[in-house]
Amino acid sequence: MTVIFSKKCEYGMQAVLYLAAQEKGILTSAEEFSKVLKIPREFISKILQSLRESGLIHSSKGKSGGFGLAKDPSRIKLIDVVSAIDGLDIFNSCVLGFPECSPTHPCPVHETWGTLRTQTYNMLSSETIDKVKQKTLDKIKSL
Amino acid sequence: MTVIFSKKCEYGMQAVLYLAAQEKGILTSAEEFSKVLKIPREFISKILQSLRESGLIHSSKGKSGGFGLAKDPSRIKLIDVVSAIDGLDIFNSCVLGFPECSPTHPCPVHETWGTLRTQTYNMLSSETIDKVKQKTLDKIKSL
DNA sequence: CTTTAATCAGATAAAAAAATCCGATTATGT
DNA sequence: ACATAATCGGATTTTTTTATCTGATTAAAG
Repeated sequence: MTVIFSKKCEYGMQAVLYLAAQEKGILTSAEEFSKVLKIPREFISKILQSLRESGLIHSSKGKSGGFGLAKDPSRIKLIDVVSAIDGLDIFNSCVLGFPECSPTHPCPVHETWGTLRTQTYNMLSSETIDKVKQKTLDKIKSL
Repeated sequence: MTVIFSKKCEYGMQAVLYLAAQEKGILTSAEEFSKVLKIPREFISKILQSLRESGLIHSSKGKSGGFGLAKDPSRIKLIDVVSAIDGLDIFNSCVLGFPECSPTHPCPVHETWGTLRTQTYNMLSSETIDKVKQKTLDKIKSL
């Protein structure tokens, strides 16, 4: 199998995008994420907890509790979620799996892959989650 | 954790590149792959077996047996190895993990990711393993 | 012909990732 | 006050991936 991001990370990105598409101020329960995004309830719970620990979202306990963004959606990027969950190693490791792939000891595709990797990083860093709000809403509607 | 290709696939690509860097006609034993590329012996064995089943390499049993490329290195590309081991699903699935991410129901980053994905595919499809032979030799020397 | 060094095939084990369970805590609404 | 509905924290289970073990087969070399 081939993976880009772990399931945790994929679900985490979906959840953060979902929050950005909600009305500001209201809280979303783990149950709602689970139902709408079709993610196992207990699994998304754990992911939301870890996103809270990284400071991307906040939560409140008790009845009518739930989760909300910890900062303005114009200041949250997908790369923040990746960084919080999977880490940024992917942007530093060799696509062929060679250890210590570097400019001085490059693998056969070091340069070309480096370019693609940078573009991917930029893509995840450029678009803030509020910029894609409309697209997120459209996608949610189709689920 | 974040992964692009599975370990199997990474090791498989390394092995095929290694074969392309050897003198034509000679066979390479699983033991040699293991020592030079620092891959567990039994693990690379299994990978080589599966690459043989997919027709990318051939093998001969018995003393002084081993593995060699099944076709000319000018006709083998990295994408062939990816296709044989991990499959090509990655080039068709959503980077955010949404099911059925398509032009009619795109995820928030569908277009930009699509571009990057295509470029990655092209990179793996363009360079044949003989074209990067010198780079492979250099890399092997540094291991 | 026998020893040796290799692949082959299938089962098994270990580690990591994904998912679940359970009981505790917390806050809201009745 | 009490019942309810939510998060929290830790342990556990399941599944997938990675790695290993074992014995059989094959062929070259002495």
